[in-house]
Amino acid sequence: MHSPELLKGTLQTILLKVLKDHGKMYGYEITQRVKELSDGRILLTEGALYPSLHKLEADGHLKTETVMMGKRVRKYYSLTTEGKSQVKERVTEFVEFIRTMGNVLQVEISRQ
Amino acid sequence: MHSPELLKGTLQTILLKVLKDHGKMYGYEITQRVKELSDGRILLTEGALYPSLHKLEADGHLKTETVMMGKRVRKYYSLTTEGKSQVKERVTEFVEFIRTMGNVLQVEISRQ
DNA sequence: CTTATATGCATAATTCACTTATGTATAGGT
DNA sequence: ACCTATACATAAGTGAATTATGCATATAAG
Repeated sequence: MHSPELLKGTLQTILLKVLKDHGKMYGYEITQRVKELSDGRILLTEGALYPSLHKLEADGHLKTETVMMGKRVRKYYSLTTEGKSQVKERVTEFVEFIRTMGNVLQVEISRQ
Repeated sequence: MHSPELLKGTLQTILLKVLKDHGKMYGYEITQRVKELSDGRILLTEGALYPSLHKLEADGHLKTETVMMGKRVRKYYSLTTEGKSQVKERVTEFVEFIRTMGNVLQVEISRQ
């Protein structure tokens, strides 16, 4: 598990990008997908996830669709047009930040 | 300038690594060095810097030496033995975090 | 049959690293 | 005189997270 400190500020970027890559998803499904993609290193907690999804929706980046699965409620989230352009911005910003950090910390960063 | 959100959680790592690479330094000098290394993209504010240095000192990672430069006070910071091992841990942790984020965001990260 | 685990959403209280603002003081340029 | 740079420090406020709690269905285990 990664130090939660480092994760701060990256949650919205993760949510937007995962929704871009995997389309319509519901909250719990996102936590499982992120867990999988991160090899169990990033475990999203509900207390962080749901308020963050709500905020992205309130900001117009996401839209929702509530579906009844038998007696269970599922709330699907997907990107709005505005949200799609946000994904690019956020990911670009993150990559640039990492490059800067690479220079400051004098470390080589590459995929394993 | 990078979004300050992303910087959260990386400040102590930056301070420790810069002190490792450049030896004994004082607060203001660190801000200038980081500004330089980041091409002006990371501007440490005093309100973040000093409390963070104090905390690293309280935690035993840094030791200090106060020097009078004429009538001006300068407080030099350097790594303790314990601090040196911390640097490695923190930098390794950061690099691993970046790798994980690369997988989750599906982006290629490399030095430009 | 009741207990634990997984699925699924949500919000309130709290924490904590930061930002913003302020304070003190010396030095040098215009 | 005034502005900028140098140099430290702390207090108030913000905001995104953690932690804790609540509600509810489904399923497997013992």
